[in-house]
Amino acid sequence: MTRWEPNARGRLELAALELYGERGYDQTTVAEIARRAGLTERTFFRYFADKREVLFYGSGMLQDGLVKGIEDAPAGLPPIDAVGASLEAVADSLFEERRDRARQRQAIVAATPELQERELIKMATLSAAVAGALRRRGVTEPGASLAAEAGVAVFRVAFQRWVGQPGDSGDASGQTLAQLVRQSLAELKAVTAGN
Amino acid sequence: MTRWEPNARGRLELAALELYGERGYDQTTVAEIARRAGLTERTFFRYFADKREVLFYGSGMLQDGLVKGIEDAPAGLPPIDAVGASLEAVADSLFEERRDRARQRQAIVAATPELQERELIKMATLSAAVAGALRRRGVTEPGASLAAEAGVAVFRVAFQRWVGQPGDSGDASGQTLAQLVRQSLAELKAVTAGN
DNA sequence: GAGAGTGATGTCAGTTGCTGACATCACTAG
DNA sequence: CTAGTGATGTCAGCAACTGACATCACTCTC
Repeated sequence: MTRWEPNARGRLELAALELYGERGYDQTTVAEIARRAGLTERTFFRYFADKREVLFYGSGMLQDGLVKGIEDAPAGLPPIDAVGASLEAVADSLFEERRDRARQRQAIVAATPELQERELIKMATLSAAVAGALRRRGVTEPGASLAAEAGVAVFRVAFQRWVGQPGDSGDASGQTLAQLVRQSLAELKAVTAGN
Repeated sequence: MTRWEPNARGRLELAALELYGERGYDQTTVAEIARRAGLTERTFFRYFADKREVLFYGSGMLQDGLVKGIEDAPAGLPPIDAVGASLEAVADSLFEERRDRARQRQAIVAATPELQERELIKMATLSAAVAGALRRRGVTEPGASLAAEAGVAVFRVAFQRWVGQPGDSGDASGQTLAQLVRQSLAELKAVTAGN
């Protein structure tokens, strides 16, 4: 047995997602989120630096997963394909089972400029981390940064398509995010190779 | 004669720039900015939506100037050159006389994540506005968005070089921002044309 | 198994960003 | 001269966030 209800962070994330969805980000108070999670406002701020971060904890995991995936990629793989392989891996391990949550989150962010700001800086950070991982494999600049930015762009496009697809949670219809990533990367290659 | 000291907005901008520079963004209070400008906190929030915006009023003028410049560009000019011409125009009219302020501002933003978030979304907005102006000239997607993003990237690179150059306010040393824009655009062309 | 940690949580008080409602002031138009 | 107008001030209040300290439930040690 645990001392308190387990997974306080997860409960806060869920409560925030629900409330932001129900009344909107601005109309939701941190105290309300905490109350719904059975905790206090003070505890919320122990887990998340601010009211926005509660929607971005996952992006830290995405970054970690991506970087590890690049480190583990076969040595000979061209940079963009190392990124592609890593993207497919995180697509399966971090996203596939959570399309509904991803959709909810997407809608909330799209409706709130304050959250879009945060999303932009997270993407920039992500891109920088990927570039760093590539450099550690010996890729030189500006190739590392370009491959990183392209990879992140591919992921964003694929993600958009993925959440835009019809289909409920248990539904197996449509394509997986990993498939869409592969496909989007192929399209990028076609466009850029076309000269 | 004016009823009050003129240029309240400008005084607030200057006071904020000074205080953010002296003690840092976080350690500066809006009330302090207002007091230094000879106004009240309430008046600050009538001119600027929040504590960050006081550093970004200029970016609205940049956007307006850029869009107008694109609209006025000769009809036959290729998209990227229309953007380039407009960039050079705003470089002269909006920036050249203010290198010291630009440098100060740059240092403050670089030191403050909260302000970097805002900068990112301003750049994204700027890019979207430029793409819109290009579309109004008949440029189709995805060419309009690509030219817009490339143009904004060129400007950012040129701006970085410009503020990084030695030289004080009255100093004529170094290159003008417009020259650096032209040069950076040429480099972009060289890189992308190289195939 | 009593007592000393220990880490997660709660409580409380305080600062600051930001807003709405209303008052005031200095000038302008008629 | 008076009414109107737009910029500013005053005041009260909410909500985001923080530091300091208390508490609680469990664990480890002797």
